[in-house]
Amino acid sequence: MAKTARKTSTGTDQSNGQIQPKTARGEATRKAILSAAERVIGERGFNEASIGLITREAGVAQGTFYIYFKSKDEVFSELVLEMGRLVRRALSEATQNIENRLDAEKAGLTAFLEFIRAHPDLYRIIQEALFVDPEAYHAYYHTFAEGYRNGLEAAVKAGQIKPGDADTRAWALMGISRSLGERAVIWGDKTPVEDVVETAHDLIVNGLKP
Amino acid sequence: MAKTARKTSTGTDQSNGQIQPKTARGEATRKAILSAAERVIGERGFNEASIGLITREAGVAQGTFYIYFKSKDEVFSELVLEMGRLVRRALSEATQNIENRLDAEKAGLTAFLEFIRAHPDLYRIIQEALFVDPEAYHAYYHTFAEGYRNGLEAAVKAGQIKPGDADTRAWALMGISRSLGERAVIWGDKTPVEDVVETAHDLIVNGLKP
Amino acid sequence: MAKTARKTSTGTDQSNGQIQPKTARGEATRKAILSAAERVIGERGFNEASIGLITREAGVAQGTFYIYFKSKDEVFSELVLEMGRLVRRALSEATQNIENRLDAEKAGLTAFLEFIRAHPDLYRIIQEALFVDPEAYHAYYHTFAEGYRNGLEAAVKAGQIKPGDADTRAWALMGISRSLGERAVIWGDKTPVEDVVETAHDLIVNGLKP
Amino acid sequence: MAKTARKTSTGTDQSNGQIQPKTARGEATRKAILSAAERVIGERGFNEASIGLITREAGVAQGTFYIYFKSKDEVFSELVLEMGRLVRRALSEATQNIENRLDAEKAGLTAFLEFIRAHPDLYRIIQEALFVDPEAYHAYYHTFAEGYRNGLEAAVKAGQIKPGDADTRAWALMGISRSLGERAVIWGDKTPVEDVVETAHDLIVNGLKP
DNA sequence: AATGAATGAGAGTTCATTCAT
DNA sequence: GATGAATGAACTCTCATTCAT
Repeated sequence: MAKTARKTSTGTDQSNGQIQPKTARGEATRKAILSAAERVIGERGFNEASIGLITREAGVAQGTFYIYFKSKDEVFSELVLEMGRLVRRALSEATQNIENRLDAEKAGLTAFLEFIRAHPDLYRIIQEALFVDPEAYHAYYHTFAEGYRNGLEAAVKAGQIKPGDADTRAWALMGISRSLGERAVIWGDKTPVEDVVETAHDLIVNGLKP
Repeated sequence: MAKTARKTSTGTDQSNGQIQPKTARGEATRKAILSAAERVIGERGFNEASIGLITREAGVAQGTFYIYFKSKDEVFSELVLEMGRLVRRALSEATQNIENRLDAEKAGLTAFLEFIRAHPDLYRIIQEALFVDPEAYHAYYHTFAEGYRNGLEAAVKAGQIKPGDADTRAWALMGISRSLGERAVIWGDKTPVEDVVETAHDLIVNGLKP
Repeated sequence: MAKTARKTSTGTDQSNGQIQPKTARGEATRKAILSAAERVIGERGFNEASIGLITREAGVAQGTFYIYFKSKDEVFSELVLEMGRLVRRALSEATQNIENRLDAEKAGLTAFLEFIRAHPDLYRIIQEALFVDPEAYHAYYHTFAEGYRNGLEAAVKAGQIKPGDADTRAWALMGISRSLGERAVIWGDKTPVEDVVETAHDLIVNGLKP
Repeated sequence: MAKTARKTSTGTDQSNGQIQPKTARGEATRKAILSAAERVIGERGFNEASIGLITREAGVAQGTFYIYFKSKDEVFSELVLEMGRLVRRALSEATQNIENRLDAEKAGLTAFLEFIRAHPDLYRIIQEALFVDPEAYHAYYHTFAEGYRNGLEAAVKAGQIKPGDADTRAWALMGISRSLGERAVIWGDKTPVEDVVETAHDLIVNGLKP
């Protein structure tokens, strides 16, 4: 499963190996399957989610699946990619125009937690990608880690935060986001995002010391 | 049309659900299978790890597996449980006799990262538990979250750290540990534990502010 | 650790629990499997009749079996049901329009023995149902016992036969039929049905007394 | 499975292929296993009755089974043989000294029904023998059919019953017994044996005609 | 005599994928 | 484009039987 391609438009780009519908009807069918896959795989996990279950959920016949996707693995990859695109968009929308890194950190955490709570299925899919499609998993986190690190390094240079290993900090901060996201999605925690962010941001900015 | 499966195994099914060997030889075989399962499942993931692969790795016949474990799911559960026991032991050994919470935090993080690097298979197994055995996954993290929260609350009372929502902090701190552990295990990061802890602990204690 | 098996089959699971083909081809395949199952199970018994043997006999792949039947048990049930339907039809066709009970008894016995000789496999399947699908076995005999008893009670009222416990008589008469049927099917007895019926009917009507 | 041997004494006869215990302890173990097998197989049927279940019921280890029986089939055969011996003994004890065939018929039916109600497991085992050990099944019924036929032929000669095909009558009468026995064992009918015999015997002697 | 661990063939069942219509 | 029947490899699990102790 080697997939780094990224769709930019609704796309007629065949080079990425995807099968593109040629009619509006086909387009709709493809979307129905993808969305059904997200729900079914998100809920039951990759292995319990059979093609039959997905197509039944999508309201099409089993064979139809293979008109739009080369394999079960492929839909999964595509979902991981989609998650990446969506999260990145949400984050960049939330943080653009914010100059200060620590403020951006707060806005980003808020946006991330809100996104995650709105898309629990996608969260689970990303987690499972570690086992189903490690490459996609790596690509997903690599992108974030990179962005984080660059942001932190710039902030140090700008004197917005104190100096320190950007890489380790990037992973630590990603860990905080993931963990708080998981608490909500997997554990059903209902604490308002605002309160969670309040506490977490205070930790990130000031630490625990009295 | 009743066809209720039943165990014929020679071992005894004890109240905890495990099948206990009655001889030293049996004990050894059981251990061999469990350890083979850890390696095989850790490397290939639950679904790619067939019973045949596990027993071949253990050097026994396929049927032997079912003398000691009721099902494939069961070995998995047991591995999750084992991981929990081992991590808890490592952490409590590392932090006992440390009065100050922030110092304990540092020692705990160090111990955790060292443990994780020494047992990459177990780390992956825990992560996969979310999909294979959600209950065990919950139990595992619940235990840690509880411990963390209690520790933090006590530390606040003792004036060792500033006040703040213990639950959210507990999840945030767990997230840091997990994420830094994953960076090493999944991503092959070789930064010395000492350095990682240095940076992370500074973040935890003082935050990022300049 | 939930792992609930689910059907992915293309067929539709209707309210009666059967999986219905949607095309003529599917219909034909289903029939081929059912008929192969009748032969194979009838000859070798339920346990020696593997799915592989049945599908080989039917000329389809093993997986095809599960498109039309949920399990091995299910085909068996269906065969028992079919046997019930066929026997009932044969009997009612043979006895309709016969007013007198004793005459109907004779016609029924004749029809039953002829049916059994023509369908030895189904006879064996019914017998084995006691062990494989007790419920179906009960249902099968219950239906006959009921019909018999009602017939006998009516005959007593009509003065066609002498009074006596209808239930016990029903079972006794069913026993005679079964036993004479078995003699032919299991024991290879070739006595002409006519002669057998002659003797048996004389016993039923007049008894053994000189 | 070719088994016609019959034990006459507690037996040291090795020629029949059975494994004979040499000590009192061994004798007891063997009996325990045989009796456990009767219960387990009688209740669950041959195929659901695993060796493990039988030895657990008998309170011995699995390997012990093969000290006394060559195979699972062998215990089964032995149970069928035992059933034959016991039924024959019960019948001959009940009918010896009875000169008149019709009276003997009544006494025999009574004895048979009482025996069957006392040994439901054995009844089921005989029925299952048709599928598990057809030879033993044949031997069992052949013996009875022979005896019956001879008895009936003699009775005809003696003028105790009217002339008629002895073979067909033998099977018809056996069918009545079996069926009434099954009504009690399989269907839980509680009608007193006396009443059942009353009705059945009247049918056998006088028939149904008014 | 008894134990119980070990074997391995074989069973039922599932499911991703292909293909004729 | 869509259908749904068909495939067959692969998997988990069971169990009669053997064997070392």
